[in-house]
Amino acid sequence: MQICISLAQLMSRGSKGLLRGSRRDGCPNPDTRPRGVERSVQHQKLATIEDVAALAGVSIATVSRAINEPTKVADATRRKVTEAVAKTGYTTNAMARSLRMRRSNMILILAPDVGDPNFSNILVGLETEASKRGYGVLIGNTQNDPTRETDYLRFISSNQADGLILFTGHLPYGFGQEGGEARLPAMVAVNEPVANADVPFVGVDNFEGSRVAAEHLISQGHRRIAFIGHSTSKAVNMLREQGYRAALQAARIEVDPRMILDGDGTTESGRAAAEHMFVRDVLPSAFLCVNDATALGVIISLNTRKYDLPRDFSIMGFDDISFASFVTPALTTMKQPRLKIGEKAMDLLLALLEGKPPKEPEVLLRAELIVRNSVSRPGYER
Amino acid sequence: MQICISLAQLMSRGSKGLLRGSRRDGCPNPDTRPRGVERSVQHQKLATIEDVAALAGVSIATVSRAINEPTKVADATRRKVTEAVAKTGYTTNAMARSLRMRRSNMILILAPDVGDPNFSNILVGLETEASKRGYGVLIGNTQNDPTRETDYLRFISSNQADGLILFTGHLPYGFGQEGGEARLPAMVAVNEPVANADVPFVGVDNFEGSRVAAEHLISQGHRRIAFIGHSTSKAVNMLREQGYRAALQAARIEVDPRMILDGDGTTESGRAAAEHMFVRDVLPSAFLCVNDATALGVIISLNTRKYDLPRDFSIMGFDDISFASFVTPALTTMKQPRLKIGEKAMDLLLALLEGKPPKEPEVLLRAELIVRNSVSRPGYER
DNA sequence: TGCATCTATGTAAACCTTTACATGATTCAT
DNA sequence: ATGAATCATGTAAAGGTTTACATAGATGCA
Repeated sequence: MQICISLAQLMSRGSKGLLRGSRRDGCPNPDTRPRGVERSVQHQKLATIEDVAALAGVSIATVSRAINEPTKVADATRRKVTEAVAKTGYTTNAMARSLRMRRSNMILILAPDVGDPNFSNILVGLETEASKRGYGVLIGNTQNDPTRETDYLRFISSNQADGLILFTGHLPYGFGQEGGEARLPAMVAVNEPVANADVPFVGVDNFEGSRVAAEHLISQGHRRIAFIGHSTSKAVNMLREQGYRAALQAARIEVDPRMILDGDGTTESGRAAAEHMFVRDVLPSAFLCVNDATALGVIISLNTRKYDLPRDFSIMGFDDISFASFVTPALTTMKQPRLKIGEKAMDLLLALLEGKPPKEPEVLLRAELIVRNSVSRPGYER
Repeated sequence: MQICISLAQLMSRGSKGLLRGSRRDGCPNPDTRPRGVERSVQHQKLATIEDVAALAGVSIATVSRAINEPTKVADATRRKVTEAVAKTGYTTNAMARSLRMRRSNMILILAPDVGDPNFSNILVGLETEASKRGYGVLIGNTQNDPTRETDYLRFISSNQADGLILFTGHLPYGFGQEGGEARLPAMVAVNEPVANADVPFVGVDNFEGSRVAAEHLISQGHRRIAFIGHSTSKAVNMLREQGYRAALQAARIEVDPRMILDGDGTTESGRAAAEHMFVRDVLPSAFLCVNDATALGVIISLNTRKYDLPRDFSIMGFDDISFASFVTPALTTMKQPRLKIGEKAMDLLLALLEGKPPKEPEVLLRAELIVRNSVSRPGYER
């Protein structure tokens, strides 16, 4: 039995869709195939543009043009080249191309922890968009280690990556100190805006989202609403707290400082904050949490105290992480459009690379209210 | 105020640790610095090996050697080169190097969904190990789309990646059909072994882990133990079921086929399976689930039916995903060493790239029993 | 017909390394 | 003192593209 698909051909198949016209039907009779092809497969030595040129009877420049700027080449020639490409299984060597063009079509993504589900889902969006546009995605898991952050910049400086996506909320350690003297690489921040630097940001509208969440609670009749997760260090937390305050203000509800508790966004801190409220015995009818993880902590605390949720207390989170729908009671929350955030951020970065300056310094996407079972009208109204 | 750290210098800092000896202390007086440096920064044109050679007064070959094989160069010369490198802020151009050396020091990771927390945590391990060894990590999110799988192979065929990590459980679509005629790239499978192909595998020991889990239930006195998540399609499920059977057999408990239910590993399927048991009214005292997501479904079902857990039923999962500790009752489960799996898999792949054939076809890591609150002695014993 | 313009292709340089081989200096053993 | 061996460095080729510029033929227009 004669098997005709060569590895190289196989690999070149989907390649950038350049060779759309190539035949995928019958195999040429083996002994009409140029000898060079078989050797190249056996010896792991891939076909080069020269092999294609020789087979097509044109110069390498023409081959290059036929592939990259098809309109600049005569129809007949283009056909010959396309055919030769198919026969040899040629794929353009990305290294040589990058060396020559001084761009790698790669994007470096710097994140503190790719394992964080909030990050990894944005990552999917980033990757999807990049791949659609012919870019590859390189990941750097910094674990908040300054050394590693700096280290990853070698991908930029060595031309291995053209642009940078930052999850970290700050420039890589030590970066940008020279006050604009040196141009920074194309960058877009995601998840957390970069402080003290002019980096375009794509993320959820935290202020607005939190406002909508608080409004939802208010619309259910709540007036004593606690906010768990105050923290001045992160923009996310600050904005969400401000949204909460705005909603209360708009409803003419005075903001009670005893209703605003600290937290660092972890489940444990949510639990601790709820416990703290019981110790002080200043109880709200609803908890608005800075994120779902915190809300989970609150729920655990309340469940442990044998409260009946949501009859006794209403709880809202923010993010809509996967288990929000599984916890009891299922959590009413604001859904972050993570996929869209990733796609939009990558879109912006690629536009930047093509020399288009961003129209606005930040793109804010709406969070969506997801109503589940953790909110009801407050007990004293029933 | 004079700021002396140039962007290029900054970027070259951590770079592969080659220039360990370079000074990081006082800045040279600005006007003793060669003019070229400033220009190169301004014009975004990075220093090349030639610039370094000129400054150090040696040939480019010597510079290359001083950087890559320091022992082959005289001490004095090495010092001169190191100094010139520091002054120019030289970083070796990865593209040129890769082109010449025909290796990119990049690894391509193919995963169906990077957003899956099970995957993303292995990913962290992969990345950590790769980075430690000077490799970069390229991700391909295939979404189980055959076209995308094939498409990503261009990274291999174009020399942009040297090796491949497969999360997918199968070779990229259409790959390897030519029956060994063409050599496949260096590959290691993770999470799910590759069927019908000789690809080294690194993962958790599912059989043994599941056996330990079942043993744990048996040791608590359970004899009617259901297994939720039977499925012949995936190796993971098969092995976990076999571990369950082995434990029962060893304890001389007959395996009741009515106690083995289908499931596809989702929370919904776990819920459905539990419901199914109640409809048929063939009840176990404990549920051993193929994974935590399934176990969560079972718990939801039982909670909804107002059972008191774990008094009425014991539940065990497998994986130890993040919320396992937050659900009520907190889930007793087998913890997958995800980080370690990633690290080990990458280690194996890099060894493979260095020409060392793997000693064994698969590396199995032990799962760890995590005891929480979802298991107690069965009710009829109390 | 003659000249300008356009189109299709080819030539060769540039992108920046690594490394086989050559060279010359130094050391060592005889 | 001589030849061999070792060491440090330099020369130049090779790796595979893209593209500015040159060339030659075709086309258009007066």
